[in-house]
Amino acid sequence: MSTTRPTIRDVASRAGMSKSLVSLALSGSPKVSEKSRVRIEQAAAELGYRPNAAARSLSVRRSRTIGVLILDLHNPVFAEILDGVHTEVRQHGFSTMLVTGGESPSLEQAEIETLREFQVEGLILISHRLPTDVLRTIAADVPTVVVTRDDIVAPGMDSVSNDDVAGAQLAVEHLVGLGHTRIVYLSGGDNPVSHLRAAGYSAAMTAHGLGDHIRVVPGGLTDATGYRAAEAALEFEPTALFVANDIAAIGAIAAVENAGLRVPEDVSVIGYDGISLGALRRVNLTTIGQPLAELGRQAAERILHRISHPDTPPHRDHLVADLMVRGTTGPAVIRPN
Amino acid sequence: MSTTRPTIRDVASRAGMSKSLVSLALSGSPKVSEKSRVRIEQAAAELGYRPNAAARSLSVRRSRTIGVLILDLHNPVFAEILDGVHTEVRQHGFSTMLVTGGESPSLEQAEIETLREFQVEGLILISHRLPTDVLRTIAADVPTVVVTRDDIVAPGMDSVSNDDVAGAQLAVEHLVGLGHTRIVYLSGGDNPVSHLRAAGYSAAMTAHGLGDHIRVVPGGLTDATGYRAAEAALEFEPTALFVANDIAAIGAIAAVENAGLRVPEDVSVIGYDGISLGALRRVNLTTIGQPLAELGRQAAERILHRISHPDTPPHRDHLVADLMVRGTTGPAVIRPN
DNA sequence: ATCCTTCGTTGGAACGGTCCAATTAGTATG
DNA sequence: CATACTAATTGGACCGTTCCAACGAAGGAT
Repeated sequence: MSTTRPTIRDVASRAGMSKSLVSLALSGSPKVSEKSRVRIEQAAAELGYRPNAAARSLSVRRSRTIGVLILDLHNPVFAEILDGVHTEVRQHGFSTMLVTGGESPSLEQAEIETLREFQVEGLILISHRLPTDVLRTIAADVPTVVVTRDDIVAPGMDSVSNDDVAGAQLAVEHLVGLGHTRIVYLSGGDNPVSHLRAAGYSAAMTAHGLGDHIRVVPGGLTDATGYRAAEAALEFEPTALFVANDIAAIGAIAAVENAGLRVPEDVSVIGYDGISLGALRRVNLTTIGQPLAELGRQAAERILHRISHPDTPPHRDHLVADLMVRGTTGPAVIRPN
Repeated sequence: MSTTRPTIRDVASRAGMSKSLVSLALSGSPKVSEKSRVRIEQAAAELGYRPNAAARSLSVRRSRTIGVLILDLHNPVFAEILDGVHTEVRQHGFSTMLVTGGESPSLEQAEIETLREFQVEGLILISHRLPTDVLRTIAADVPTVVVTRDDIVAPGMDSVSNDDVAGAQLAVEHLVGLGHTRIVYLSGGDNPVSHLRAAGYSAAMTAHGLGDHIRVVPGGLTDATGYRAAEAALEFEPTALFVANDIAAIGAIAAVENAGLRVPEDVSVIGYDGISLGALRRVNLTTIGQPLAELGRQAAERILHRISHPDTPPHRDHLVADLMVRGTTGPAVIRPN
């Protein structure tokens, strides 16, 4: 539709001035006379002129766009992080271009390639599965910040994450404080975040003299895997389950209840992440809450800084996670062994 | 970082051929000799050449990008729709640029403005709050499709949504089939979708001779508003609640349980949307499931079609929603009135 | 009147691609 | 061996901006 959009030259000829002056006026330069400025603005409005971002980007060699890769939109964790990114980035006059990694790591790389063709000035990777060397080469020529992971540092790259070890310790301490000793960790599978949480669990257990009670059951980060892991965990007759993330924790609760036990009366369950759905009254999940939007906001802040100061040394930001006590944890009951 | 990226001319000089030939070769033209092609590809690889999307877009006057406006990333409904959009769009070699409407309608307009500066070839609006006239003028010069709403038709615009009236009827029929008569509708507030669902509810009630039992309680689309609406609804001593959406339904269940009643033994609850979190075993919500990803996929299909055939008359697609029976609905019990 | 300044304005050269018309190389035909 | 084609290659214009160097007009100072 629409016969070819008006360009800056159209505006110029309508206003009876040169295109250069139009450009100046529209970018708010002080060296344009008041009279010309209103003439130009009026002409632009009449024509419905809208600058062409591609042309500008080509000319100034800046896109004012940052690329965001998100692993999986379904996990509310990522959506909330993204929200933080958006608001911060927008405030600085940047736009975002979002792609989802989806199925395979190779697809992730292809998506990043696309972002780079669009000349994004920086990259925010919200959870990703790129091989380290690929990540390094990417970071070497476009400012990059990785969110939720801090296992890789390289030139040109920052990370923003919560301290998973400390968070896991918080969870264990909460349970210990309630009198629990038979605390089982349902792992989230083979990924860096999950390993860190496991480490925090083990450390805290040991610190409280519960080294002998350490039990790690392999699981995953989904409802179904949490369910299955919990079933397996019940073998140990735990009084509490610490689950790698909230979604899996919700699955775990279902398994506990299906086994005829009540939460939290018989078994306490604590998750990790602090997704907003855990706050739903029906769910009411005790968890370790990450400041998700804040994570996103800081990631945006970092990338913006790195864009204007490319030689900043790599930086790792750690935000603290909070214990959010809700309804799925309670005092341990003494059960016959 | 990185001293100025290599351009097509750099590749050309390295391969010892003209930039035109490089362009041809890289776009896979058949009129390039095999020998030149490999020379060029090698030179490009050595330099790490990556085409500049802005330059190309300027030159060919096509961005191969479509803009997506999403009201609120937190609502899982939208995330799932977006997923469908992404996969379809990607398959056709298009990219997406995502913005979130966020707080105010005026911000929504500003975001759309940004998308248009980037020369998006089409616009997908996943739930929006734009005034009708604004929407019309937008659709008049860029292909647009609106998802989840079908209340506006205008030239240059399509809509893809589910049939909310029919879906609501499905819900009522399910409950009637279980023997319920005192079925209360918890509305989702003052928006088109919610009104349609109310209409379907009323129609179905009347059709089953339950016109006298029609009760609509004002509510909203969030957990908290669902909770409050359910509290109010209990006044009517309902045996079943039909709630405007899933999130509110989850809130409603909490209210019912807090009032000392059990779901579904005392009160059945059915939601609407079919978000994946309703499938979590802990939640296990009976609902009317919209084919969310499919909604997104079709929206993408429509926009792609309209981009290549701008004069297609406006089209409304209605997908059918399915009853998904899970654990929150059951047979009505006869209670003393 | 002449020379400086300052202010406002302007033409034109980028930016990095695509693509068309023109040119050259290569091959087959008579 | 000239001729006619076809295949392969190339220069240059163009897409819509920005920005720089240059320019004219209008004062102000000498």
